Amino acid sequence: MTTPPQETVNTHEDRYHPQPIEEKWSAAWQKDSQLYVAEPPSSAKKKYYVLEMLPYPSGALHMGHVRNYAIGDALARYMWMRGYNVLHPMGWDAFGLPAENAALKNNTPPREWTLANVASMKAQMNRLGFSYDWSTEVTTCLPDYYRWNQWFFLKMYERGLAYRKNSKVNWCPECATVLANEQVIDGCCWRHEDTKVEQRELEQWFLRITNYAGELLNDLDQLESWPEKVRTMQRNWIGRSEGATVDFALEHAGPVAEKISVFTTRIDTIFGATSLQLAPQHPVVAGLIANNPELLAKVDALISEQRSAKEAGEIGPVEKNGVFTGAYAINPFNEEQLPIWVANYVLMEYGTGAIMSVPAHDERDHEFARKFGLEVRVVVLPRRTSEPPESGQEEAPMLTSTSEESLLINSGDFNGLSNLDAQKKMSQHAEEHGFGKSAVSYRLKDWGISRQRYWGTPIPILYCEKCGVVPEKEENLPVLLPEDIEITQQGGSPLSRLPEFANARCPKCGGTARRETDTMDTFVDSSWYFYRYTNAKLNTAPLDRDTVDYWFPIDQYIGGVEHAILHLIYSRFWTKVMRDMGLISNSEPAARLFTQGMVIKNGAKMSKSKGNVVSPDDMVARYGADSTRMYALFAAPPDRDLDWQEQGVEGVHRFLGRVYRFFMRQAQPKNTQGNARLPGELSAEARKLQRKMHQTIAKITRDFEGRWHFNTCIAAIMELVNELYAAEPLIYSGKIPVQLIAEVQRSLALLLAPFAPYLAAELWSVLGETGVLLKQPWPPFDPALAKEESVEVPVQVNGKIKARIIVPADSSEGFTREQAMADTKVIAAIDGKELLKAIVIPGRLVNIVVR
RNA sequence: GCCCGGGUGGCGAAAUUGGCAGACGCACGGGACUUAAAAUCCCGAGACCGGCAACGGUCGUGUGGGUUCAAUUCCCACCCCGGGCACCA
Repeated sequence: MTTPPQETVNTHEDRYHPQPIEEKWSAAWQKDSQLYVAEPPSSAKKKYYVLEMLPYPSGALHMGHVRNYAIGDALARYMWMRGYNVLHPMGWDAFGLPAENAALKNNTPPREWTLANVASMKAQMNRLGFSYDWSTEVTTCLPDYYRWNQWFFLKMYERGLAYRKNSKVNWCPECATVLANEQVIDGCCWRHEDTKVEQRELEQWFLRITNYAGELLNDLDQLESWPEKVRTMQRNWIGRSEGATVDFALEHAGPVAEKISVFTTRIDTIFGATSLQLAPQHPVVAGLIANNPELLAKVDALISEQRSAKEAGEIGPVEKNGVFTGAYAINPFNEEQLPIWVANYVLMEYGTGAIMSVPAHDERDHEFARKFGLEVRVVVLPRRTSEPPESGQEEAPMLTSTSEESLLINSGDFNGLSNLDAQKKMSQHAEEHGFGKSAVSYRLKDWGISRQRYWGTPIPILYCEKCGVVPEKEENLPVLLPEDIEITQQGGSPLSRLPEFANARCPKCGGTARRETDTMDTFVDSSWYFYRYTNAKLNTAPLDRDTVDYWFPIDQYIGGVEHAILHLIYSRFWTKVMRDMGLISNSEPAARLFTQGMVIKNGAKMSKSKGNVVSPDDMVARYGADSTRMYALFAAPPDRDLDWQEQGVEGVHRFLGRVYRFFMRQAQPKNTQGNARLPGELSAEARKLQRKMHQTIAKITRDFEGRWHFNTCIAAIMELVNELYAAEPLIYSGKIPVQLIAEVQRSLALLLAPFAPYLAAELWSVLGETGVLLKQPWPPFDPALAKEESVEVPVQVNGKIKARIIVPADSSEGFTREQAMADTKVIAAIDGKELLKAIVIPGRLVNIVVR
């Protein structure tokens, strides 16, 4: 039996000081270069690839990073302890504009600035105790990596997936570069929320992501372990519409064109078309009005109106406007003459840039028709309506959804068909007669990757005076980004002002050529980095197929929901392209995706401008890494937003101190009596503690396997520790055997390992253990020992609790009912009333219904 | 306008299958230890009403209705907050 210590309260030495403990273990772990290194694919273990989104090396981690990585690290450590072969890599999304801005401000070369940031953020990560395998570290701004961006680009160029076109692009004056559509938010730059994006015409390189639109959409159905929210956002972004194209012949076929092709999802309403509407930029327009300067001016006005609306950041519908061209087209279904208009609400970028206007059944067409006095003709009637309204009436359009049962009228041979049948029959009819066919249109556009910036991957293309566009030869890769460059305030591509870079020889003919001086969008870098981790030092290829086949798909990808469309669509696209190139076998990068909530403070996202930024370094200095990480997991379930409250961190710190002090007082090290077998008979109090331990292990194990409610996992550990404190006095009286305390302590150290790895390691060594916690088996639990022996069952009378009875946990329904009915309070409550029924849920509750 | 989330004590939250609403923690109150404070340990606590008290009663998960012996949980309608998309034919 142990003697009670003289001082049961804490001595000075008992105090929990995380700094020395964490620094000691951090140093030890960093010295062990093999600690977090995964085994090769030949390993007999099952593989597990856990990945967190790589950060941009801005200079310092923020709390969002800490939360993201705390989740991933807990999972990685758990999977290790479960005996998996875990790949847990980290890298740096190291190209990008901030490096150039910093260069301008501090006169530091971008590379130097970036790599210094990498070093300090890596130190922060190591101080926080994240279990990354640095042997596979990827830094995207280094030639070892970006040469493969160039290599992929050349392969895509060969396959027709990379092409160049003159196009209207989104231009951010602040960044002085082009933005992808995905980077324009509410008409403003994604990096400069107050800067309106302008439209400019430039020669740009594009990747043909639209070739994969259908597959990107369909495969979302297989990604069952991705958040529904992300899948929905991607679906909306891809924006598939099923319909048909129909060709309308021009009444007077001119030199410009003979017909106008329109896209419609409602071919069933084609007899209701009373005009054609063209986008102002539609190529036919210029020909139609070429000899009418007045109309030309009006169309120009429409275009500049559109542009200024977009530049003003106006989203959504604006006042409808249009111009009649004076020309007519023939509706191929009824030979009717339709006036051809140019309208501001028709988008050149979508469908064919031309529509048939059906004012009776489309809100926008209706608004336009009313403004300009065009005919409104009803051709589809919902089943619920009996009488067709009169033609030309001024009411609101009869919007009928395709799913609604409705019938065609005023539609010639197609009268009486339901709209769904009509859609099929009319598309067929059009196809048979050669003036149309069913078609699918997507909202998704090709990915513009050219950036007029310095700090990015050079696009490996040359422009030869004789040969035109010539790709760089594969053996000449990488096209190195020159590093002795002066960054200036001037807009445009800095590389174009560097003759030694821009002036080159044509790889084909050896003649004078100009090198492409734009660089690639940095989202190219992050589209495939997770493949590189599997063999980061390979210098003959971007990846090794067998190794990738072993590790992929990623078992768990974790990151912020802000990447739901940008990064996560590009990554899926890149994966499919790589598969089609025969480089990999998988069609999707990640089997499971988890998007954690934002870290907010005082109800708002942390930002410098709001002055509510909490620095991780500060938290680590004050409370330690364990407390900081554990609070990030404890304060809210990981998928929800987390409001950072420093007092909460303090609370977690207090809890860890409570654990630490218990071990300091009561440690039952290995090779002492604490290690002996438990006595056969346990007191009720000892059973209670033992039961709590098994319940806690069971709960946490289940959560890691599914729900990931780490907040309640940590709460469960706290409950176990509270139970230990309650049991402590009973150690001295012998009611609780020290062998049991030893068992609980071992489990506790193991359970803490994913959440507070430093303290867990310290406690493990206090127990006289020398092995690395990561390699210890996760503690097992015995369901029989976790089971309660007796339970308190509330007894309700008409739904109000009147008594509580204690019965053995496995009591039958009959026994529970008997016990309930025998309770004096229950007898009093039902006295003199008619018993209607009694519902008994064994082990849960009894409800007696009386009248 | 359309599509996702969410709404529970003073605060962060819990309730895994329709079965005791508020676990765990913060803040708060009380006690122990201390010359004192900090730290620590123990106890209390949803709101309201009655009672010196043990205790008893009523209300309570955004609002209104419904199903059920029983609803934070299921159904219908609505309100508010956050996010995404938005003239996509």
